[in-house]
Amino acid sequence: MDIHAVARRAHVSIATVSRTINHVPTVSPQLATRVWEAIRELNYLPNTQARALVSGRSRILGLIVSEITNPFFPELIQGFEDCAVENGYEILIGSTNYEPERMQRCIRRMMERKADGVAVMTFGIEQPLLDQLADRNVPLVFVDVAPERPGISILKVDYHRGIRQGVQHLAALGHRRIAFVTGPPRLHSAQSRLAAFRNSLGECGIRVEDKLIIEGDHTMEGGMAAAEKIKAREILPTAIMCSNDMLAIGVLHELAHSGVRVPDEVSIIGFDDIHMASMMIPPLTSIQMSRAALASGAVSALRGHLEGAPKREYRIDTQLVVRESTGFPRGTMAHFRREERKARLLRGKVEPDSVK
Amino acid sequence: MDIHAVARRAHVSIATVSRTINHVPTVSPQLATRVWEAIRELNYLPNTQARALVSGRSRILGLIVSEITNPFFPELIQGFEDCAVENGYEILIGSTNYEPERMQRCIRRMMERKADGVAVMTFGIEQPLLDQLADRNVPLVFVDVAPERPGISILKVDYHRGIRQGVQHLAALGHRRIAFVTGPPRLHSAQSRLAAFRNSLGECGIRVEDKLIIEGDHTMEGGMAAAEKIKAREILPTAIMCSNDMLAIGVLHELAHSGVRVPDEVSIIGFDDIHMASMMIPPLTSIQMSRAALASGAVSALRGHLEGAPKREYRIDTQLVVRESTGFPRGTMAHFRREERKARLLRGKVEPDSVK
DNA sequence: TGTATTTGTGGAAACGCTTACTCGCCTCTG
DNA sequence: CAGAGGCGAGTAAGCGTTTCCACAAATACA
Repeated sequence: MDIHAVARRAHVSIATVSRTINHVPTVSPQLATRVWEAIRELNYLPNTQARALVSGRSRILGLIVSEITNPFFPELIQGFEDCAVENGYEILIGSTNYEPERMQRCIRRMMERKADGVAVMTFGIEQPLLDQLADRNVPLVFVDVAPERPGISILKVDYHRGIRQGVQHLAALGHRRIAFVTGPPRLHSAQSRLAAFRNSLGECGIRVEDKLIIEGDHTMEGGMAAAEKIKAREILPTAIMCSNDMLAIGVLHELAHSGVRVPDEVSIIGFDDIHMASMMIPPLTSIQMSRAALASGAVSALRGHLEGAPKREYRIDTQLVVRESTGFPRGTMAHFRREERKARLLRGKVEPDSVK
Repeated sequence: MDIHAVARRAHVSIATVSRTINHVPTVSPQLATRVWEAIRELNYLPNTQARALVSGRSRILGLIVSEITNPFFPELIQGFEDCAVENGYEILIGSTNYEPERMQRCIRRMMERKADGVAVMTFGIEQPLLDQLADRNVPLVFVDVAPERPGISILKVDYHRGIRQGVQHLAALGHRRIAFVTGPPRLHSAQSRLAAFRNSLGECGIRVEDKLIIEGDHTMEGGMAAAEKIKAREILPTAIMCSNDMLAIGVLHELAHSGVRVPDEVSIIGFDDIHMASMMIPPLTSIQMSRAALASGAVSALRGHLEGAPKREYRIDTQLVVRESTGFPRGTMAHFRREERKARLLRGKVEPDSVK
């Protein structure tokens, strides 16, 4: 089942079939109809490999993420897939798990399959590896930072806005001792988040205490470990801000495990606002970074290069989403807090006693 | 940069280069070394499209999942990717979101890119659509059920074993009123889980009450809705078993929201044992279905067909993982339960008071 | 009516590779 | 020592497209 079969059936040459499929305007409407009919009757699908071979363009976009099992990424992948398919591109996914060796393999796969462009969403750059792609003139898009080269775009995330909102939210509630659980130090995005946190504290007139900056790794287990470390401090912070939601979930888990109540004793804020955040107990206050915006920005950036309208930068916004893991610091406003809890139960539409 | 460049550099013909790359044994070791050297020096990568075009095999495996944002699937995808890449295959992912129209598009994409085989992990069959693939003799692998045809394999999941363990676990604790939140009715796997549940109840001598079977949809929101319905019952069940973990998380969330304590008042068991399950508060008792086994089974099945050793069935096991969302029914063994909670706090290594 | 120009269509080369076939050379055997 | 046989390497066909170029028909112009 190839183009010749269609040509025979429509009584035209293969050139005409090809032109019809590619909507070249010089084909007479009459023939075009005949060709489309033949295509439908034969259930013909053009061979993508052959097309790619001759046209030099694979219509494949690569997407490299760090860990697909972090719920942030599936939501991103979903958006990327939708955008790409919408525009007639196929996608190739690779996950690095933060291992350079895997990263290397991902890049190799992208090159072998001749990806037309690659979005690197690992939130950290592995410069030497990616040079291989840049050297072959594959358009690239990164998050946060990128080498200054033609064919490379950046999605600039405004971490500061969301994080400032979070810090202000805590400060407004009366928090002064606010801890921060960081992401992996080599991740640029993690560094940016930390920097935004320090900055925002300053803006609120709160001194930054290095002892309250705990190193994490963007996993739930890392969050649990961080919570352990925090509990070992002489004086506990009244609030903990985390570099991503997975950390926050780990922290939440560990605190619950040892009987520390959230938000009564400690407030927690996450980052990313993954879907799961709203399902935690209590629902997690978090800073949202739109996966859809990130995904469509990435696809736009790559298409920009492929279709000759390159643009260096795309901006992505972040924004605080307040839920129930943040509240007044312990020891203050006890009365107020009781009221708050009561209201929350009532919202549940069922009297707590009725289930006894 | 093509095979000719390598041939020139190694002073051999392109045929020899090709044979070297493909490890055809008739190439003399001397020439092979020269060729490999040239390949390395030139940083040559064979053009996959051209290879696919002439060999008729794309070395691409398709993977169709229902929703990538359900954490079960990323874990599956990870395993699938690893297995596939290991064996020199690339993977193409498509998610259907339960929409037939998206399913159609996925299948089309798989056919266009000439996938050598496709794993359909939607846990429900869209027969008419998939016939298109079967008609083109693309090897397929399904979960649970599959049309009886050459080129098609099944991963048979033994739901019964794990679910029986769960029911027995509950029964042993003293539960008699056990509710079940189902998955979408059109999902075969969801039906199998329900059937296994009914069956297991019978085995434990517990009568099945249809009023305690609640329809859900494998999402957290569905779990919340189901919990609402359950709360509306005159007599609450003492335990709730869910068709997957997302439902269980939703149920957990909704119960916490309205002040129902888990497991003190209601025990909960999930299904899948996604990583997040262990991080819930309380950590979720769940029935594990190994993603790794599913993924490697799928790849093996497809490779089996491609390499001429087809096998119709692969078995996947399930198994109960007990955590803290299950306990004695309310009103019984109050003393015991207090002890249990105390032990749990101690395990937290920190006195609850010390954080005040 | 005859030539110049436009328009639509077909022929054929090329994309980068695999592989069947061919061919020269070396080794073995009678 | 001649011929058969085997072995390693090269030549070239072909995979299914796109696209350049040529060409015939149709239109425009003189």
